[in-house]
Amino acid sequence: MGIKERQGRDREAVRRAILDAARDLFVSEGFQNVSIRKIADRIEYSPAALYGYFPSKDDLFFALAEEGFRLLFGKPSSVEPAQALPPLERIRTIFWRLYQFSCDHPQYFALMFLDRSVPRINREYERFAFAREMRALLVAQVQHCIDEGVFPSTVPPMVAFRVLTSGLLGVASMRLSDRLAPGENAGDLARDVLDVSIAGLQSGVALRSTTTGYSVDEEPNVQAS
Amino acid sequence: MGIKERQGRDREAVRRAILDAARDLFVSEGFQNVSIRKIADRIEYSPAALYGYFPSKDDLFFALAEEGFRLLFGKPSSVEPAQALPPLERIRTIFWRLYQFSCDHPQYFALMFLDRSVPRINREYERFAFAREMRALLVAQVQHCIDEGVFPSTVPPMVAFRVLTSGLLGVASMRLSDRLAPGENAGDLARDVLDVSIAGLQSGVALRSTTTGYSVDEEPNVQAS
DNA sequence: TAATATTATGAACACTGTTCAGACCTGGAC
DNA sequence: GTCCAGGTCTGAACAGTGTTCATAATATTA
Repeated sequence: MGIKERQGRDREAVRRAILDAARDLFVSEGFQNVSIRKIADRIEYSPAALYGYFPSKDDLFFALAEEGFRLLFGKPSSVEPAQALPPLERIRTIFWRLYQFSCDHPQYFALMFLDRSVPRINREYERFAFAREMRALLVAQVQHCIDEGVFPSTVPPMVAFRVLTSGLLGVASMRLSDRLAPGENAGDLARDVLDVSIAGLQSGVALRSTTTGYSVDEEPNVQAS
Repeated sequence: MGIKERQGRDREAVRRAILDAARDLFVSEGFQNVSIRKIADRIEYSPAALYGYFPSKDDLFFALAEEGFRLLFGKPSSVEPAQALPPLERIRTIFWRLYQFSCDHPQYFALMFLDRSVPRINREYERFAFAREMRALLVAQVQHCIDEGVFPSTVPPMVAFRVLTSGLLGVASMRLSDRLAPGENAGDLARDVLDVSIAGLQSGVALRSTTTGYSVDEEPNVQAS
């Protein structure tokens, strides 16, 4: 009685084919230039067929964003290899990977962190399992730095995470939207932003952000532990 | 023989009407939802008429971005009022205005600094007189901080400018794309990013960015003066 | 008044995301 | 084998998009 199973597999195969075609187009031509018709053409289905698998284009790209998070934090994880390093080098490496990711997979990066044109990603960002996991992972690394005395204990890990992320996000955004002058090296700038942020966090400057409301499921916030 | 002049004025008036209608729609409904037809409807012209004034939608939004820079740096300038403050407070205020602008005029901000979907803005960003002027203005303020000894003289002003901008751009981007968890205060975060960046720059951490290629017309770069 | 620029228009083209009635095929029941 | 139900796929259509172009209307010049 494996018929239902086979049907299920068939369905999943088509779903994957759609996602693969969408990814190819989206990586090579950019998010804006992927149309349902182009995807359908590529897998030799009619455009309407896709709506049997994804309720809308929005949901298709939501699924693609999930794939992006898998790419960044799946196995082989882009965090794991850093586990052997000392705490500070570890977070430097991990956050640097974030910038690298924006270079290696600009379309994915934009979809996951920058783009404002996929409503569902914005709306349900918090329900994004991978986004939450990623945050928990990085916040835990910052916490480790605090435990080891590399960062002052007055720094809420969530805030440090946000500060580090903001800077790199800004650099990546400028690079991807060509807002840097010719001759400016985005990579060098990213490193500087990272180093300056780390130095700033270590300096013990007073922070305004409270951690109230920051609920990172697996990583309950210990303010000024 | 003021006919040519009147014709020119008439033309300019229609051009303005188009830009005004575009701005209204774009501020209230967002960049993506402004169509040539909606603009044309609003000024009671046919859609095709707009092409006598702007070669393409791209150019229309390019003009709108220019308007955004005027809004941010025109008179009354968002920089001027800070001239009385001590150097550090001055740059804190000026850069804070940048974040404020992203709250007060999110659509303009996105168009000017974030969006990747108006090719001409990306392509010609360097030819953007206002973008260059803004950069020169802010870089000059950083230079002043260096001259006054608030920042180490090893900090190239252009790099400090980029570091400060990156962080705030990142926060604004996260806020505008709803990437912050409920309960996180973007304003507090922006202040923290600013303070951390400033503290980091003051700490004398080694920077990687060279200033080669940074040509800010009115503000020639003095590396490690 | 007649010729000439300038400007605005309607219609069309080639796209876009999405919906829906109908065709098609498969699986299970009799 | 026959019949029906379920799911899947399709073609056609709808309403929208940016853009182009021949044509019409208007205003300026001669």
